[in-house]
Amino acid sequence: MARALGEEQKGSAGQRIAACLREEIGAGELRPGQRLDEEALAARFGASRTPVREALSRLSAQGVLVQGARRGVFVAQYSREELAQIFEAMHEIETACARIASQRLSLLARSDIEDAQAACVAAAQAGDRAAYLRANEAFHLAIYKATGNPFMAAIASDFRRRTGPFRAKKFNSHKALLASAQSHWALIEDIFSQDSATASKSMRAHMRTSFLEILKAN
Amino acid sequence: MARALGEEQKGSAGQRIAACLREEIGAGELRPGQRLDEEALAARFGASRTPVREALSRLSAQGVLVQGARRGVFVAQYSREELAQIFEAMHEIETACARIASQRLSLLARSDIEDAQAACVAAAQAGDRAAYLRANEAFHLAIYKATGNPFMAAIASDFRRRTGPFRAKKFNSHKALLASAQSHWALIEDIFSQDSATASKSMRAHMRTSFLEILKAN
DNA sequence: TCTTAGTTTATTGTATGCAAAATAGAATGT
DNA sequence: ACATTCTATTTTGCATACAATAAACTAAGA
Repeated sequence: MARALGEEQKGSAGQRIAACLREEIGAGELRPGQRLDEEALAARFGASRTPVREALSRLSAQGVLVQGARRGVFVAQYSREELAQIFEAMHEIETACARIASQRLSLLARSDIEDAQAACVAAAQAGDRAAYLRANEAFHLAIYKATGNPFMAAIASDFRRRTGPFRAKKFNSHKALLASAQSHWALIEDIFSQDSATASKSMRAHMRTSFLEILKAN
Repeated sequence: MARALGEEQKGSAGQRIAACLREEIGAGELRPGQRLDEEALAARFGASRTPVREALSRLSAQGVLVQGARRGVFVAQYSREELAQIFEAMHEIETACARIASQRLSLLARSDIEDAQAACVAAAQAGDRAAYLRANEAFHLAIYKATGNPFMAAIASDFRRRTGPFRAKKFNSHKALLASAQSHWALIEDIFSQDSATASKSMRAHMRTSFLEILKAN
C-alpha cells in the first residue's frame, strides 16, 4: 500500500502504523484470523519492530487484533455467536446514535450526512467496491458525529472497525452496493425528521437486515 | 502497592502492568491529569521501560490515558462538558445493559449480583472506602455480565474505568457509601423483576442521580 | 527587574541485541 | 511405517543503548 511511505501523518511512527492498520482492517483488506508478522510489518513501514509492536499493542487493546500467548498477533476472528453478540451491542449503540442525532441535528451535520450519502451513491453506481466501503464508513461516521457526542461516536466507530472485515464480505456484487446505498435513504429521511422514535426505529430496522445479511455471508 | 511484586498474574509483563494501572485508575487511586513517568513505573514494577511503554500504549488506546506529543502520558482528564458527554454515553449503555440483563437473567447471574451487593453493603457499613469502590465496580460488572453479552459488558466496563477517578470523588464520606449501597436495592429489584422497561427506567434514574452528584463533586 | 537567547538536562521515541519459548524438522528406536 | 524425542529455527518478549526533542535553567542585555 502506497500509504506506507507516501503520506506524512502526525504523531509517532507507532501511532501512524496503528492508524494505517486500523484503517486496512476496518476496510476488510486484512482477513480475520490472518497472522501479522512483526518483522514483515517493520520492513513494510520502514521502521524497527519497536513501533510496530506499539501499534499491535494498541490495536489489540481495542479488540481489533488478538494476541495469542507467544503465538503472535492475529486479526480478530469471531464465531457466529460472537458475531451475533457484537451486532447486538452495535445495534444498541447505533440505535442510540440515531436517536440522539435526530434530536440534535445541526445544519452542518445534516450537510455532512448528505455529502457522504452522495459519495455512497456515486461509488455504488460506479461499482467501485473499495470506494463504496470507504463511503459507507463515512456515512455512518457522519451520523455518529451528528450526535454531537464524540464518545458515543468513538464507541460506534470502534464497533464498525471491528466488524469491518465481516461487513465487507457482504458487498460482493454491484447489486449489493446499490441496495445498500438505496437503503440509506429511508434512514436519512427518518433521522432528518427529527422524530427520535422514528429515527431509532429506522436504524433498528437497518441494522437488523444488515446483520442478517452479514450472518449469511459469514 | 503490594500487587507490583507479590501477585503472579498471567500474561506478559506489559499486560500485567496495564491491568494493574487500569485497576488503579478505575479505583481513582491515580488522579486525572497526573503524569506517569515511564522510568518510575519501570522501577516500581521491576521491569524495563519497554513493557511499561507497551502498557501505556494499550491504556491510551483505550482512552484511559492520553499521550501528549513528546510530553509524556497523563491520566485522562475531562472538562465538565466532556464529562457530561461521557455520562450521556454511559447512560445509554448502562440502560441497555439493564434492559438486556433483565430479559436474560440467569440464576447464576442473579446470584453474582446479590453477592456483589452484599459486599457493597458490608464495605459501606464498615466505612471502608477502598473496599466499597471495588465492590461497587464488581456490582455493576455483575450486571454487565448478566447481559450474557461480553461485548456489551466490555464497553460498559471501559466507560466505568474511564470515569473511575471522577466517580471516586463522590464517595468521600461514610454516609455517601451507605447511600450508594442503599440505592442499589431498587435497581436490583427492578432488574430481577424481569420487566425490561422497568429495569431500564430504574437504571436511567440511577445514572441520572449519580451523574448529577458527580458533576457537583467535580 | 524583566525579557530573551543560549545551554543544559531530562524524557520521550526508536533501534538493536539477547534470551526464552514454541513450532517445525530430523533422527532414532520399536 | 509410525511414533517419539531431541535438535534447530523462528519468533516473541524484554532490556539496553542511542537519538531527537521539549522543558528548565542560566546568563546576558535592555
